[in-house]
Amino acid sequence: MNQHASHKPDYEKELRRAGVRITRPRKVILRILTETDDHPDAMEIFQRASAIDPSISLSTVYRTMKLLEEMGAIHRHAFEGGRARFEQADGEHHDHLIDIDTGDVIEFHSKRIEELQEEIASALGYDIVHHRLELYGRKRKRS
Amino acid sequence: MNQHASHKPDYEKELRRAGVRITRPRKVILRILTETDDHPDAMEIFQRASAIDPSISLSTVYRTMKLLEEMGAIHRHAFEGGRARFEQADGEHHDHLIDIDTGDVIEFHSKRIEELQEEIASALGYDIVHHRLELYGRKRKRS
DNA sequence: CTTTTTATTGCAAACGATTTGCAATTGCAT
DNA sequence: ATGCAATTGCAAATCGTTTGCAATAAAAAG
Repeated sequence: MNQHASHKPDYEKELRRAGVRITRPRKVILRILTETDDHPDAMEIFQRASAIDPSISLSTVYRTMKLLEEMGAIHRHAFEGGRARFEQADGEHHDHLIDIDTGDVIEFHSKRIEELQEEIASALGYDIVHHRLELYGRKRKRS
Repeated sequence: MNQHASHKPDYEKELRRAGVRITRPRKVILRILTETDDHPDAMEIFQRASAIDPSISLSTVYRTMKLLEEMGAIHRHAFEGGRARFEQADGEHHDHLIDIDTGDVIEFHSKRIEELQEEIASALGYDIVHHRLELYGRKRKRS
């Protein structure tokens, strides 16, 4: 249901091409990102990184996330509730269903909804630059 | 398509019923809200209020917005870009198209999209508690 | 492999939006 | 009018995130 056969992106190569240095902290953070398939926030990444190398600072996590975001390697999501959450930018576009009890994120995509969005914007005289569709829900109890 | 003939809500009556005092600052803020048909943020409300009564504080604006939100009289939206924006909660549910150049907000509603959202959540085993659909766009140039 | 250059780091302080503690004020019921 | 709890303004605190700066460490040069 969620094992994405995503050809794990070679962040290091991308970074090198972007002309930035492959430092120890960055290596650790990149490793965490490639090994992760949830949507961690900066603090979670920081904690996972600290477990590997306690000298890594939260600032560096933020700086690295910003860097990767600008390179287009990751996406930043401002779901409800404080912290921004990140995900690898490998796959195609999708929207999110957030479990309001656990914070779990499920990705989904609806071509039909996207079409309808386009129609609506168009009817209002607009071109969509980007959009945000988030469903906040609770796991159904009885089937 | 979107001209809401909103029967302007009597906030004062609602507040009184909720057992809170009708103070001078609150009167001013309520007046601003009823006279407004855009989606102002706290700072804008504060500035408009200051023009009427310079002694009103930003804290009071925030406190009043929170109060009204808890009463269900207004909705708070966390669109992109810092500040939360508010709108009267009179009409029926709608989503938003935000003009990324001007910040203008256009309300729209699509029964079809809502149905599709339900289908998706349902297929994933979830009940939707609430959702967020925001289109960020730019006014189309050539018709 | 040492030196040089310059990006990157950790830290603490700054940030912007919002909330809060507190003492002074004010609605409003008596 | 009187009394008291609700409300205010202010300043300080909060939370997530960003930033200035001096110290450090990649990678380039020799």
